[in-house]
Amino acid sequence: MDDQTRMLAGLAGLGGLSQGDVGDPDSVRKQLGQPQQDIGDILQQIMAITDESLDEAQARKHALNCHRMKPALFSVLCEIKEKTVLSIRGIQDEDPPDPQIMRLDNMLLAEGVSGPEKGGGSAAAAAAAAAAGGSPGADGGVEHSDYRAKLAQIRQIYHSELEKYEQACSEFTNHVMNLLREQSRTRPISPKEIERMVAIIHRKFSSIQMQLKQSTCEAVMILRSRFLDARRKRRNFNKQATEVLNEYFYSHLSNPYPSEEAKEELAKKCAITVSQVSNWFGNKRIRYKKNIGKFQEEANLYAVKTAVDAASVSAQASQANSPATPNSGSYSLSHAGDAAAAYLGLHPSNLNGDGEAVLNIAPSLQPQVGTEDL
DNA sequence: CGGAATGATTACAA
DNA sequence: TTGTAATCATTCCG
Repeated sequence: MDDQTRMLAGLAGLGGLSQGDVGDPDSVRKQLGQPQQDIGDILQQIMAITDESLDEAQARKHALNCHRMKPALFSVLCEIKEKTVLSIRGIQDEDPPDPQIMRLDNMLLAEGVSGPEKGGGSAAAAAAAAAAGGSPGADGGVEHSDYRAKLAQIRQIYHSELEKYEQACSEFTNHVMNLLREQSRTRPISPKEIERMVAIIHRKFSSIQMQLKQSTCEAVMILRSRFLDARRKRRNFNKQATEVLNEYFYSHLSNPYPSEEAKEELAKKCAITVSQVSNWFGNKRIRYKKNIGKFQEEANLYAVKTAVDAASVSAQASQANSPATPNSGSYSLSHAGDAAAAYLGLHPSNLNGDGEAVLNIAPSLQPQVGTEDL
C-alpha cells in the first residue's frame, strides 16, 4: 500500500507542470497531449519516488492535496479518465456464468459435497452413495461407512479450503477497496470502477475456487470408482442364504415373484439386502428359464427338501408369508415339473414354450461355498 | 489357468 | 417401478 500510495503521489506530481499551467485545464490537456514529454525524465522521477521516505511521500501527498489548483487538475483527470474508462467498459462487463463451474457445482451438489449443511453430512453421503450406484439400494452399510467417511473427509477439506478462499478473497477485496478509496482522493476513481475491480478480484478468486472444485470432483470420482470397484468385488452369498432363496424359488416356481414383504423377509433371513434378493431372483428366473434342464436336478432337490421339511414340521398351515411354504405334505418331483411348466406357460414374457425341456437332466449345480463377508 | 457360476449393472419395455 | 435380457466382473473349482 505504501509503495502504491507513494507512487501515486509521485505520479500525480509529475508531468513537469508548472504551477501556472496547473491552474488552467486547457493547458494541462495540452501538456498531456504532447507525447514528446521526456520519458527518461519521467522514469527518473519514478525511480526517485522509490528513494523517498514514507514521511517525505506523505508530505508531498498532503501538499498536493492542499494545493489550490488540485480541484482543477482533478477535474481534468476525471474527464480524461471518463473517456478511457468508457472505451474499456463494454468490453468485459458481461461475464456469463461459466458452464464449466456450473457443471462442477452441480456435480459437487449431487455428490453431497457442497450441498446442504454439515449436519446432514451422513445423509448427504448416503444420498450420494445411492446416486452413485444409480441402482436400487445396495444400502447395506458397512463397506459404505468407509466411503462415507472418505466422502466426509473430502467434504470437510473442501469446505475449509473454500472458507479460506472466501476469507482471503474478502480480505483482499477490502484491502483493495480501502486502497482505492484512499486513492480516490488523489485520482479519479468512480464507485463503478471500484465495483469493477471487486468483480475482477472475485473472478480471479472464483477461478481459484474452480480449481478447488475441480480437484474435489476428481477426488470424489476416484473415491467413487474405487468404491464402485469395491462393490463390484462381490462375494458369493453363503450356503445357507442360497438355500433359503432356492427353497423359496422352487416352492414358488409357478410364480417366482416374491412380494416386497417376502423379499424383506428373505433379505432378513439371508442377511442380505432387499435389492440383493431382487437381483438374485432376477438372475435366477432368467437363468432358470434359459436352461431348465440344467436346473432340473436342483429343482428336484429343493422340491424334496421342502417336502421333507413340511413333513417334519407336520402341518403348520398358517405361515403368513414365510418362504418355502409347501402347499401340502407331499410335494413330488412331478410337481416341480408342473410348476416349471406353469411358470413357463403363465409368465407373460416372450416364452418359446419349450416346456418339454423340463425333462432333460443336466449336470448338477455345485452348491457354492459360503464365504463370510464383512 | 480356463471355464463355469454368480452377483451386480445396464438398457430397455410395459 | 419392476422385470427381462444381455453383459460385466469377480469368484470358485477342476
